[in-house]
Parts: sequence; C-alpha cells; structure tokens
Amino acid sequence: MSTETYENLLHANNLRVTAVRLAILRTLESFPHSDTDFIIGKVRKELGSVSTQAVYNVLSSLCEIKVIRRIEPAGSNALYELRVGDNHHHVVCRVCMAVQDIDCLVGQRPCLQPSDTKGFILDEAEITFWGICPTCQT
Amino acid sequence: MSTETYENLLHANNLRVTAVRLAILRTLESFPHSDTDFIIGKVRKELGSVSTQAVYNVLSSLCEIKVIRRIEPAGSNALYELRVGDNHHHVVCRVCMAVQDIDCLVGQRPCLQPSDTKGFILDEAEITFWGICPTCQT
DNA sequence: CTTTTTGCAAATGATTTGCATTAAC
DNA sequence: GTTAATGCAAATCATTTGCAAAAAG
Repeated sequence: MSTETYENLLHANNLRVTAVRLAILRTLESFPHSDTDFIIGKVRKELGSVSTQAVYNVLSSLCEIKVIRRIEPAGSNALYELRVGDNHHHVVCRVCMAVQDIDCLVGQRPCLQPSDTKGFILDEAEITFWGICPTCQT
Repeated sequence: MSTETYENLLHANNLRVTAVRLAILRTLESFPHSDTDFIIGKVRKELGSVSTQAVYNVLSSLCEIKVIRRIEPAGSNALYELRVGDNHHHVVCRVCMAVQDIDCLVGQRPCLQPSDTKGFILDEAEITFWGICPTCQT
C-alpha cells in the first residue's frame, strides 16, 4: 500500500497524518503479527526517538478505525496486523508462540454459524488454531 | 462433580489435595468464566484468608493438568472454566465483556480443518464469537 | 491559531518470583 | 520426615493516565 493511500485512509477517519502513524502502518505492512516492542524498535530505527506512548496511542486509534487489528494469543503479548484482505485466522505455536496466518477454512461460511447465539448479535468469528510449528517439532 | 471425584483427579495427576484446590474447583463448577478476583473472593469467603499467590499457583497447576482452561478474551482479564463436557466455544459481548458458552457449530468437525496448516501439527481450534449481548442491545 | 499528537513522568494492575513456613502424604 | 503448597513481600512489565510542549491543518 502506498504512503498516499495511508494518508487518505487517515484523513477519511479524521486522523492527522503523522510520521509515527505512517511508520507504524509501514511496519505492520512488512511485519504482520508484530508486538509493541518490535514496533517501537522499528519506528525508532526509522524516525529516531519516539515515545512509547505515541506508539500506544497510534495503535489504539488505528484499531478504533479498524485499519489494524489487535490479536491476543493467550500467553503472549498483544500483536498487531493490518486489516487488509481481511479473511484469515491464526495458528499459534504452543512452544515458541510463533503466529502464522491461516487463509480460510474448508467448508467456509456456514461453519461459522453457531447453532444457538444465546441472543447475541454476532459480528465476528475469531479462530485460533493451536499446535506445534515446524521448527519446534524437532 | 463430587469432592471425591476432584480428589481422585488431583491424585491421578500427582497433585496434593488441598482446601484451596477444592474450593477453586467448586467455584469454577458453579461459576464458569470466573476471573481471578472473583475466584479469590469466593475462596476467601469459604476458607478465610488465602493468599493471592496460592490461588495463582492453583490455577496454573490445574491448567497444566488440563482440568481447567484459561481463556483470554481480548480486552478483559483471564477467565477460567472447568474442562468438563469439553465441546464448546465462546461468545463475548463487545460492550460488557460478558461471556457465554456456544455449544457447537452448524456443520461441525470438517469446518475446523484449515485448508493449509503451514506445517503446524494442530491440536485445538479455539473459536471466539464477538457481538453484543441481549442486555447491551437496548 | 485551534485541535490533535507527542513527550515525559508517574501510576496502575495483573501476574511472577524468591524464600521461609506450613501442611500433605 | 520429605516434598509439595501456602503465605508474605517485593519485583516485573505491559499498558494507562495526566499534563505540558510541539506539530498538523
């Protein structure tokens, strides 16, 4: 995604275009499933000193406008990813906590319809597969 | 589940039978999806003073032997539940974070087979449905 | 120049760690 | 009597809060 596209995206959501925001978007484009520490590192490498709060603020507002997503695999820190081509789920390694995308499910759509929604109005089904990654299998 | 059953369960896993362990198991039997604070409250009401560490220790060892499960819906604290009749998933309310069990899926099993496992050996598919609970809909 | 972001510093809060004491077996 | 659990106190660490200074529009 071009920088210009990101600028439009921000404007469209009444967010000002700042260096920190662009740097974070670019980082997540190159490295999906990044945690806060990693993002802070990348942003500082690119921009020099940036406060951790600036990063937390940006991540939070980008989540609010749904340009990025926060995922929280049990047992590890929060991870962030762009909400592009938004049709995937995650596999998490029980040993090293590595995260990979899983494109879609065999038998798709209808499977994600629960038999009883308990009166909830549902808007999202989030699936996490747990297992052992290739590296940790040895 | 009877207290005796819990004692057997603990023995079978080389864990000693203690008052704190039994109190926590009973609490989770009556109140699934309890968070740590709630559990500590219940245990103290039943046993008098109990350290928070004792509770954390118990929760952690019961998770290890897979008698209970820890779930972490993004945005709220860790919740615990017994691993009985173990065939359900969760709905979480985006507003009040209420958690409910969802029994099973229309179209079950085959749906939880990802098309590409990325080389992971999978052992569990964890599904969280997000939405608005009946109370928060008004 | 007005409002939003950032920077800085301090606070919060769930969870963990280490060690002495106590209870299970 | 040994070993495993608990109690107590202090530490950790991701994240949040509050306010002043700087940058965006």
